[in-house]
Amino acid sequence: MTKSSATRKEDVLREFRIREILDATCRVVARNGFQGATVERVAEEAEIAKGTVYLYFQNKDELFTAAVEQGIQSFTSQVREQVAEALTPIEKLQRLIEVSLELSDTHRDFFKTLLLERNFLAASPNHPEAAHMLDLYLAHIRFMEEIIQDGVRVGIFRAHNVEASAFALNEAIRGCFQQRALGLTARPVTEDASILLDLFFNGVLNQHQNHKEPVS
Amino acid sequence: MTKSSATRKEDVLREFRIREILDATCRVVARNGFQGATVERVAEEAEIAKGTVYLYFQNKDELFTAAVEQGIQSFTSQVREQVAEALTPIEKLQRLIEVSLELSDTHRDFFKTLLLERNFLAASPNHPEAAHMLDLYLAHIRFMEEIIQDGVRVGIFRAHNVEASAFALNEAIRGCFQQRALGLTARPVTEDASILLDLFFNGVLNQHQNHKEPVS
Amino acid sequence: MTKSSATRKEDVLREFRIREILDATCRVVARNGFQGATVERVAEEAEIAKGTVYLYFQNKDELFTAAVEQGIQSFTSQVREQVAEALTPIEKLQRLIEVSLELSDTHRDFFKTLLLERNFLAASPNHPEAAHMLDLYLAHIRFMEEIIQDGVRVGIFRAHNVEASAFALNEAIRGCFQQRALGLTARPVTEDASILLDLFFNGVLNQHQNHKEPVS
Amino acid sequence: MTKSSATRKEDVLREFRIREILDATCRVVARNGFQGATVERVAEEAEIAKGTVYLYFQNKDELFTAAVEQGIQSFTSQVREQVAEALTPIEKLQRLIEVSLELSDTHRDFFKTLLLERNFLAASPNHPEAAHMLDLYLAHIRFMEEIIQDGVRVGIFRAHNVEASAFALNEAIRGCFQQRALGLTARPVTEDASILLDLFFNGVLNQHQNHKEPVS
DNA sequence: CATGAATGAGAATTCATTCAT
DNA sequence: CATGAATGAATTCTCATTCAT
Repeated sequence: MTKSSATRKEDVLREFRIREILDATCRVVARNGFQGATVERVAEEAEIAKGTVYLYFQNKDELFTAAVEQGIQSFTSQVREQVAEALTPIEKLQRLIEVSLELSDTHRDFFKTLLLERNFLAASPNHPEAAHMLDLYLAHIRFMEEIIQDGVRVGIFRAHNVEASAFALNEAIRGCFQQRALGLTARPVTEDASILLDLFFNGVLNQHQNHKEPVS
Repeated sequence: MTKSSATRKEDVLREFRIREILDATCRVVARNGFQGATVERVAEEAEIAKGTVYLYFQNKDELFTAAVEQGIQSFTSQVREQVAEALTPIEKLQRLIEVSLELSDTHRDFFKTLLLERNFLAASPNHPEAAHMLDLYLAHIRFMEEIIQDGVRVGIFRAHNVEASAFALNEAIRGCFQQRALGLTARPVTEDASILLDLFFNGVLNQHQNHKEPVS
Repeated sequence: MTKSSATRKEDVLREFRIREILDATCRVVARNGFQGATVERVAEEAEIAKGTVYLYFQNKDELFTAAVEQGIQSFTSQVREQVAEALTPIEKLQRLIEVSLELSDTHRDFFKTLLLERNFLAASPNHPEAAHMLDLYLAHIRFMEEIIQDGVRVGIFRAHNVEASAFALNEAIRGCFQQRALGLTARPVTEDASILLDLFFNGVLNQHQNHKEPVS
Repeated sequence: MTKSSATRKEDVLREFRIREILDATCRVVARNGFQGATVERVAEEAEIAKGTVYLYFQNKDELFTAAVEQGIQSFTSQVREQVAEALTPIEKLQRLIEVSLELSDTHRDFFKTLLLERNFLAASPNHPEAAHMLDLYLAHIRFMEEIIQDGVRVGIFRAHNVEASAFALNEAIRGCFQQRALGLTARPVTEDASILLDLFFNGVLNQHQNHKEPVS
């Protein structure tokens, strides 16, 4: 039992170190972009030696992949938490959009780099870690999908290709954040959120005209 | 006249070389990503010497910026051309989405890299060329904006924040292409296009329910 | 205390490494001239890796500037030391000339390059390091100036533009070394020294004739 | 005879071209230093194609060597011309110093580069052209030597190692120009010249004291 | 475990030289 | 002869990775 506890203590320490390094990585990426982020700078930021990084990560790629993964994971889990408090699908989506934009604003620099320079999915097609990152991305999409599906089930949303709308909504949110990050708009988050939501809910067609036919 | 013709011949040759190098650059980027794209590899791909690249481009940055710019420009101009043939705003948007997805499919590898690894806008905020690239991007958005605005004027589309919907549509298209590029869907382009269009036109709300109030 | 000693040990090591690299640089310059002196060759000569050089010097320029500075500084300080032992201005100058020529003979190759290829002052007028090198040079001139000035004060030397004579003497010594370095003379150092001294002291005019008037 | 005349005409043209290129080289060196002087820039300055340079010079080294040689030759021949007009050795030396400083001032930039960055003798010890340059240098020294020797013969100058004094004087002049080029003095040329001459003629010893003994 | 000096492969860039037109 | 586009060897500098302490 002592041994097990000792092991656990070490594990905790290890986890702690890893977290510290990953956070440092995020800060460095936020400051220098992926291009300018070197192992040296990460070590400096984490206030450890360069070699120590290699005690916790096999190589640079693994380090940065892990950092991005952590970033995405923290983002998605925070979104989920906040959304869980909402009751109806509509409220959930509203909350989801708002939280997404808010979070992005909070960790703006890291997300800005992540979204604008987003080499995280393309890193290398043959890269095994890329698959995991894709999973995280898809899980988030699927989370949105389920909310929308619920809406359809309840009858608030019409029947439609839910997967596609989830994708579209996700990208629209991303685009909105990009707009904000590039300084192309100064609207408050809630306004951006309600614009997005209105668009997603009602589309752009004038209601009096029923222009469904030519589309499908 | 001989001189003028000679000059023109040289200019043509120069343009041709530049085009060749840019095309080679696109192929290299498509194959290796921006990370793995070196001047050496570009030269190899173009079957010229490394130094020759520097006869046509000041430095690596200029080369890659030019390649991306050419990629975007060729994309947007082709989209415009195709869209010009359509008459009504609805047809125009339909055409725009279809052509966007088709073109992306054609030059898939380059666009895949461009969109997934899109460091082109983030390169450096103080970078003068980044501004130009942003202009190209915004011009395309504005092009879409105008189509939508026309629709509003004609009464087909309802009054709404047109800039935001243009952004959202553009990103939704991008997201859709991303889905395709990552192999997450095998739907034919036209189907994807019509799904997007339907979503953009009608939103997801069930028509019988008029859920506008809680949104605004 | 252990820490302080440890720090000192590292500092000593660092100083030692820097010295080693600078010495290697001098040898490479002596062998290949400034033109042919590459960082690669310096690293080879110092038996370290190319990258290691950059741990101690920001860039090539700094490395070579430091090497030249060290060369000049070691030269001038050795001259000063030796001269300090002499008492009268005359003896001091005698010693200065002798030591200058002797030292140059010792580190002949490096000095040969330094003096013949002397791009060290011309490097770049706006270069901040060039200014420091100029300072070293001028300090040496001023040192000679003071000796001569002392002679004037004591009444051994006549009143005259002391700065100019210091410059002239310094250059005459340099010229003398150049003669030796180019193999144009095989006289022993002391003989060269006494010739120079005689010239500097007495000029070339025949004493019976007082030909001062047409000069001034 | 027609053939011979044709040949001569071509030769003249050839000489003319060579002169043009050498002059361009001097201007480029004056502007950019030896480091920054590329064949490209020389060709531009001469308003010819880069390849054309290689029709008249085997390689870069030969070109720059020839340019420096021309510079020295033009300098020494102009000095000789001016000195020839003077009658007595004293007047000759006076003229020589003045003209040397004046010429240097006129072509200041080129000479500044030549003298400060003077890699011309060190270029390469095994270089065959370096020997020729050395010859030019020595011829100039010898020219001065002869003037001084004349003075000795006439009885104006005392018997002494004339070669050494010629060297010393030459270097003192060079040092003086260096002082001027580096902006360390703003004295008019004639004043610098008379200071140098006074020093060279009378030395620094106070005449009342006859301090010859300790020297020899 | 932690360190950080050392390494050296690799990347960008320059420029003397060649050669087809 | 003249050209200047093309070449590629050579050079500077960076940075991921290793390893002796």
